[in-house]
Amino acid sequence: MQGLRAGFVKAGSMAFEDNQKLLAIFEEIADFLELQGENIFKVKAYQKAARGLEGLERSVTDLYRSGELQSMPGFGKALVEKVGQFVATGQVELHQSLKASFPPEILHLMDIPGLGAKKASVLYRELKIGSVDALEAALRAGLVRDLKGFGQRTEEKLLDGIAQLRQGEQRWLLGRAQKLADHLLTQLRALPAVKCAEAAGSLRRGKETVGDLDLLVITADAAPVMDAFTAMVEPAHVLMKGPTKSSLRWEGRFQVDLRCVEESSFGAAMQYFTGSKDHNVVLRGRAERLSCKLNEYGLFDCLGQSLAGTDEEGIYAGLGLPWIAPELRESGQEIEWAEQGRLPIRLQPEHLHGNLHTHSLWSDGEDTLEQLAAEAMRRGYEYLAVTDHSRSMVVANGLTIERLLDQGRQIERLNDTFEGKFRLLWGSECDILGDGSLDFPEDILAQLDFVVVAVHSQFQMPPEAMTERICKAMGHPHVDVLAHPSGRILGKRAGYQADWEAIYATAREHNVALEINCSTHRLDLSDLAARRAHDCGCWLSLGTDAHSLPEFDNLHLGVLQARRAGIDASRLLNGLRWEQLQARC
DNA sequence: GCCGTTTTCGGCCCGACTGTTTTCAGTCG
Repeated sequence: MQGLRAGFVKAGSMAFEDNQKLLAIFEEIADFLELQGENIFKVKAYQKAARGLEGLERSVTDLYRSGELQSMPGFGKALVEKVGQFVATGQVELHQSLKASFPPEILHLMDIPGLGAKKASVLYRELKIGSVDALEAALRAGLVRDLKGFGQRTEEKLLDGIAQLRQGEQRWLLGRAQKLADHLLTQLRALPAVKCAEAAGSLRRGKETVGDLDLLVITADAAPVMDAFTAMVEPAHVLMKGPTKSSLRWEGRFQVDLRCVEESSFGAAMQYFTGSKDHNVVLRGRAERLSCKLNEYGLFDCLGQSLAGTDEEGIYAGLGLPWIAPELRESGQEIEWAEQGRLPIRLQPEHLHGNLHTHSLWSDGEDTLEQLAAEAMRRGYEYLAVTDHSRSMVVANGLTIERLLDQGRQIERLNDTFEGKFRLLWGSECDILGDGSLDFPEDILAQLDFVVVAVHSQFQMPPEAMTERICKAMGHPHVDVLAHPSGRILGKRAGYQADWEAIYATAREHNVALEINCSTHRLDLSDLAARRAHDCGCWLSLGTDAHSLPEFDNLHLGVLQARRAGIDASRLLNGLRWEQLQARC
């Protein structure tokens, strides 16, 4: 196979595993220290270091050995030394000794909503409670309510919290959370007292999964808004209700927070509650250096005079920055980009001229070719690739060669009726077989307008074999896109193990675009991976993977993902006009 | 434990809400 050099498979996936292991260790150290009543800023130092490891593309081991770790924010002498212990032994001494001095399950106590380190510490000290089960037993035996600082309401809340925990605390997929947000905002906007209602938080930042909803409302009369909001669920699911802030649990599980603010501070509140935490920390530090104060009510000078607050643009302008799109507000690095005038152009749906991954009735989709074309034209697209499954995907009614050729003839006839105003691309989502060969022979693939290749089987291969398999497939001359590259299913299946640096390099070498699959269950590549692929010189492609017409809407999830990765239309296949795409593929 | 245009010590975001208190501690975001 051309382009696959012997021995080039590095331990790319191992880097991720190492970082994740150390991240978990630092998080546990933070929890143990907090439980011990340590200085909270020491605790935060470990939490910050863990967050730093989260988004790291390179192995912490490499960074330590090359001496680059010392220059990473949050890694001072003591933490670098602990990383050194981890690199040498796979463990951290402090972590081992802390673990040895507490019951093994004690940290789970702090997973219970409403139970923090202080109360957990009291429970352990006074009643020797070291697990969720032990706490439940003590609560039911009435032993907890007599402790100082605890009472009957706390007892009820903790029992409720344990039930929540057992039910399985989960994050919602972005697509699902957006639908709930739309529903709630529509109801809130219909209230006479509400002037404006918007969602903030990780939903607004376009994160692939959302832990809770943060809704903001402008009103001069919050009481009826809070009444209406808390009446949306049963009383038992109202977590709190105050004059400006209320929380409830939707479907008994998903937390929704509502805050009422005045118009003069709406921009500040949107900025504050959109986050991320790291982004806001950097902004507040910046405000401080300018002798200002930034909070959810506005930007204030040293005399407490308001400088901005009505809109977000004013807040950023007051800090000497251009407005930063919510999708970029994650690491703090985006602030450097803003300072240097290097913010990426924010991708807009209208920058896209087509949909490059769809399914029709010919395989497992729900719509005819005519319906797909009509929907694409209605949305103003210039082209649409029909990429039905190949013959190995028997469960998805994959096309045989004969049926594929029949489909091609029908597409040709349809294209004649569009008089050049629109183009259906005859494509395939062709399976990458176990040995890296493709599911259709070369002479068939050569006839197609657009070839998407994907792994749908044997996910558990060793990383080296999987890397070789995917790289070999991309080396085939007619391949245009690698679909859902990592194979992950959010909340259900991790992606397969492979050397991603090698895959990006091969994609670039063979001019194969990597997909950002827009399915709410996939969003694959992830934002970080898409950014890395982009930085490696790869092209990307947004594919809805739509199996029905409403799923065309998922393109906007891909737009958010691309924005988070800082990718604009200039490196997206869908950003090309039809003539440009035709010339490239 | 980190960090520095207030720089090697002394800060480190802070406001809203709840529950247990009787003025405040804990939790959360």
